[in-house]
Amino acid sequence: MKNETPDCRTCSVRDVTPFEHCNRDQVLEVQFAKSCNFYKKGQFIFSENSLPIGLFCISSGHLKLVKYGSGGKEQILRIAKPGDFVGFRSLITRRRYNASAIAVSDAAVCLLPRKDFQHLLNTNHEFSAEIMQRVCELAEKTENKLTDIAYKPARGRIADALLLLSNADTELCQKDIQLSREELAGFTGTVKETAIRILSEFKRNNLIAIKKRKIEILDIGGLEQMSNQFD
Amino acid sequence: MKNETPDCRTCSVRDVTPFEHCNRDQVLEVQFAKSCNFYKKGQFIFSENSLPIGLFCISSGHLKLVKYGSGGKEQILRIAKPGDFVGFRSLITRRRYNASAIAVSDAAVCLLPRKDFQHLLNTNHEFSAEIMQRVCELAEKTENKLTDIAYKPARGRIADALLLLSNADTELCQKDIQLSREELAGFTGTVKETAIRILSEFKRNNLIAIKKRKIEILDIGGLEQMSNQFD
DNA sequence: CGGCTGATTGAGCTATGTCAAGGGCAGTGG
DNA sequence: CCACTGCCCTTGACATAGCTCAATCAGCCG
Repeated sequence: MKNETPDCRTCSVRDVTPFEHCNRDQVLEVQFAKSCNFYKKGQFIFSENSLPIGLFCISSGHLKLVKYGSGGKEQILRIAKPGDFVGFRSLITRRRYNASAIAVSDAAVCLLPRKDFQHLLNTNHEFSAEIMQRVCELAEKTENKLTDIAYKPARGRIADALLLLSNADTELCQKDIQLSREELAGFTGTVKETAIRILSEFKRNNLIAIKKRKIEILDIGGLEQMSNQFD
Repeated sequence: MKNETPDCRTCSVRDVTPFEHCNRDQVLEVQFAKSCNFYKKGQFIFSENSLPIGLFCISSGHLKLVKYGSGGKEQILRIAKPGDFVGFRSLITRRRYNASAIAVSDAAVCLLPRKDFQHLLNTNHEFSAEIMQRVCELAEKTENKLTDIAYKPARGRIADALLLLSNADTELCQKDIQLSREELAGFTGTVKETAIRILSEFKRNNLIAIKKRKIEILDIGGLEQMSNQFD
């Protein structure tokens, strides 16, 4: 990956962000208002309970959005991919960050300061409608995940996670987001050991293969069955 | 409760809804576009997977928003109170309802048709900003609840629920929303029997009293301690 | 080679779910 | 007014998924 600071005017992810609704002048404004940072795997982009400073737009790499639950266990709320916006919701609620954002791979992330974001929100209706739409979609996903964690057994949740993480975002992602076993556990609301045991079981049943810690999906249908056998 | 159809112009909950940002003419438009229905406890306002038809504004009573998880268990995502809007998010995402809304007490609910809602959203910036704010706040709450369900033990979640349901909305709610034990379980992501056992335990420890199935909180501090002892 | 980090496996425990049997209260109908 | 019925609530006994703790293993890097 080249460490070139992205330019909004030519940025390849712009088309999949709400910025697609910006006209030439607005893109220019964003380009000059924003700054860009490069994060190594594991670095924090922002932390739960600190004050929001602006909108983060992921140019490359992936972030995990996490909260820490009982016993300091890390709950991964979602994985954000290139083109996703993070950290702006707290600007709208005018509260501190509700979660932390951490790079799960090396990532380039641009920061549009609060005022510029809010200006756009107030003046560009298409943009704000797009933001609204995304917030709503995300809220639905979170509700679905909540219900799964509440009542679906871990086996099904792990199967879901594997399917989601592998095929989800074929457009911009390199296919496999490399999460550690512990992260996979945090993503599915369980603990490392349980996640590992279930993976081993999937391997025994030829649903997946594991090469050098990396998980490869062999039987999508089988995993889907795993996911649904508890409905 | 009188079964009088509410009039937006004089409706007592208007001030706590996003309609507060509507001018006199807009309120009038809403008043003439809307219809009102009265629901008995247990009746559906709308159902998961059906097509959204408009914005529901709760005039009186409470609704539960539920999804059905593995084994048909009912997960209560949240309780909506007078002044809350429900069912509009699916208009924005242009999908089917992600959850069902059911009256937990007798309720009066007004329906503003899709087009009128969208017109307001497009033309009244303050209104749409208020909607955005609420969606974002709700999303945060859902994320918090997700993390709790994932890693906080049932005891803590029940304590949280009791605190939330009792004091939450002192403004407009009569203090106690009467949920059945099964509903309390659905709200906290557990099953009826577990909820009951934990309640009995709380009673033994004088954290709560139970009179005729109704739960009365005796020791707020004690419950808060229950909630936090697992961090 | 030694030390490190993450993955894996085992053994045991516990919280929580399941199944089954009362118990109490409210409403209904005689 | 009382018996009947049905709906919750409650409790007990039991099963088990998933958590904890601890030991070992497999790459990887200096």
